[in-house]
Amino acid sequence: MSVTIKEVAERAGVSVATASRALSGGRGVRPANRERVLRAAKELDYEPNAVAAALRSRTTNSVGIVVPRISNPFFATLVEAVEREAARGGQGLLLSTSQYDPEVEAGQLRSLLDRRVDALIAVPCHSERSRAAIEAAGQRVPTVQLDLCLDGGGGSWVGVDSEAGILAAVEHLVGAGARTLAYVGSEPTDSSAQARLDGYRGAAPLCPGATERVLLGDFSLEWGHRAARRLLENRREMPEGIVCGNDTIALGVLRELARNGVDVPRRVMVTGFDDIPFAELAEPPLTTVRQPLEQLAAEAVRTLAARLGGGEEPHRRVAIAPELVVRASTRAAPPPR
Amino acid sequence: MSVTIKEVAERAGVSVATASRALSGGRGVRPANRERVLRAAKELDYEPNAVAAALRSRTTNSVGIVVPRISNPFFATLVEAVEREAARGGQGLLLSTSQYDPEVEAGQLRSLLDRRVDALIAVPCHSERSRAAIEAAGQRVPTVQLDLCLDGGGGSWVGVDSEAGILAAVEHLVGAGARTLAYVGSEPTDSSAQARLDGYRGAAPLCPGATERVLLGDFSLEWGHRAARRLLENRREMPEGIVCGNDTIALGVLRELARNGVDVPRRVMVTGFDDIPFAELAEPPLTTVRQPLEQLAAEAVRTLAARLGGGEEPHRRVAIAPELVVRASTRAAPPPR
DNA sequence: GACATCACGGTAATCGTTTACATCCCCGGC
DNA sequence: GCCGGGGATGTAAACGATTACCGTGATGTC
Repeated sequence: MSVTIKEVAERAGVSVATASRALSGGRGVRPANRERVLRAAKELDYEPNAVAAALRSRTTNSVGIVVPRISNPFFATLVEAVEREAARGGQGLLLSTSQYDPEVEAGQLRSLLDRRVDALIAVPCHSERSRAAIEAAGQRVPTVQLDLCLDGGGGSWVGVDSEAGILAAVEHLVGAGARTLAYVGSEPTDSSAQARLDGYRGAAPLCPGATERVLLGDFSLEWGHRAARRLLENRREMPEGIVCGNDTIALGVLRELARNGVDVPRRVMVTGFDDIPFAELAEPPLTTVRQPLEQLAAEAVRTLAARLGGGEEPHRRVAIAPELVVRASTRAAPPPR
Repeated sequence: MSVTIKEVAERAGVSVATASRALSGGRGVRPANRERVLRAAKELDYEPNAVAAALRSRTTNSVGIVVPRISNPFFATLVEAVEREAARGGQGLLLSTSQYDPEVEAGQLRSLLDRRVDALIAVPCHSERSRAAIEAAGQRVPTVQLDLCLDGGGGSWVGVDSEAGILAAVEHLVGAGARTLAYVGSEPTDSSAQARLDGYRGAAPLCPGATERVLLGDFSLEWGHRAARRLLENRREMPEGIVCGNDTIALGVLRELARNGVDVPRRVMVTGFDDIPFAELAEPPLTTVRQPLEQLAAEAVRTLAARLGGGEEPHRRVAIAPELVVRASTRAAPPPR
């Protein structure tokens, strides 16, 4: 069927061992022979069989990744960054989605392990029920949790420093003149929601009374609508700044405020979190905390590389500081008096 | 290291051949033996080595996919659908991105072939310069072009019936009372842009003068802005319906119209194409032609399955009719006189 | 009762590489 | 002139499954 290394070796007049050595790295082969092997390979249009190589060398040069879903632009961008990073290192990427179901997730992890991926990247879809499968996987290959992490945190993790991000948003709002704040976020069902909420509470000292108005629902547009309506009930006491747990919520809030004729940013300022593509396209464009996705991906791959190469690397937990992107939904300067 | 089929066979008291047969399908094995093998496998927590199986059986149970990028929500959803469909059939998905570079694309295809994927799905990033690599791949494994296709069209293809989609939009606009139309789309640099433009021209008979205003740029928000400004130059002659080549353009158009105080849908109706997530969130929500992504993915996988199983299947070209989703950016009924 | 048939199970070849180990050769040091 | 060392090669044994092929015993048919 397809041409094998044996035929290349024959044509080059060397043994398969030499051919193999010449083709992979070329160390320990006399230049003349290496030359002949490479030429023969080219002439025969030799395509190495990665499966056979993987079997013998116990290395597939591929990493597996499992995310809740890809249609979520946040994960999509993350996967893309990981793919690029992996491709740069000659690694293939086996992609699976858990669809937010820990059972499915476990099955996918298992399947990836059967396929003998060299390493795993996982965004745990549940902070507790994902534990067993992910820890089991971690026993067999280097595994890093990305973005989300397991409760109580075992294993390596690469994510964003949510507290710092929320703190930056709060500082910005206060600096821009907001005297009262509210937080609209998600119930802390996963580690990110938890960290963002913690971040808000931690920033409370900057603004007296900030923790009094904390509305928790889920990360959806509808929840943004509902929460905004709640805040609108008492127009006079409406806060001057609303910190949202993510951009989707913020967009819902923005829209509900617009419907009720509330001037953003003059009457109320709004911030989001993530910087999804449409944050920029909202009316007004949304000030938000940008997830450093490229850096997350790069760091995740780097962490794996470290654990692959150097034997018993300790578990790493890396939190990357995000960046505040200021747009028209907040003011840069204090309001004129 | 990890437990092999040999140990399973030993524990079950049979030969590896029998163990293998029992584990995969179980045909030609006496129930009693099969039972014992399965039990032994479970007890030892046996994980089959998919790499070894792949080498011998010349089947990796995996398909490769290469798309221009995943951060584009359209491709993301497509990939997700393909992944689900593949997982359903026990197939793994090897993901690559071409980043719109035919060279990179060729490299990725080659790498996937080295990894011996059973089949390939590709969204050609260029209608001509992708040809060589994709056709070469098609020689080695079943390959289907998804969404976009090569110029002149060789090989299998699964995509959407763009002409029918645009036609539906035009019919809808005319039915809702638009007497003058314009088209804002992309230069036909790829097969979709071409087909959508063709669709618009083909629908022209429904609305006299429709083909006089055809503005071509690229599939971007900015182009939507610019095109809208062009149409606004002569306010009186502004068309009553604007058919856009995709949703991104349409969102740009909508925004520019809003800035200029043009009432949508009363003065102008606007349609998009794709139904990206934000079409629904636009102000007003965008009437658009929804890509049947699930169906596309399912059909693509089905096409591959057909070509995998049944020897010399002929090339298929499948165009799936999309569905018009009517929202507030158009009116359902003719305007009151 | 002899013989063809059939279901089942074992032996061993095979998939296409990598790599451990042996060999050979060349060179320098003594 | 001999020996030790090291670099380049070749030989052949892995890697862990699947599967071609053959033997065996049971069954059915005449």
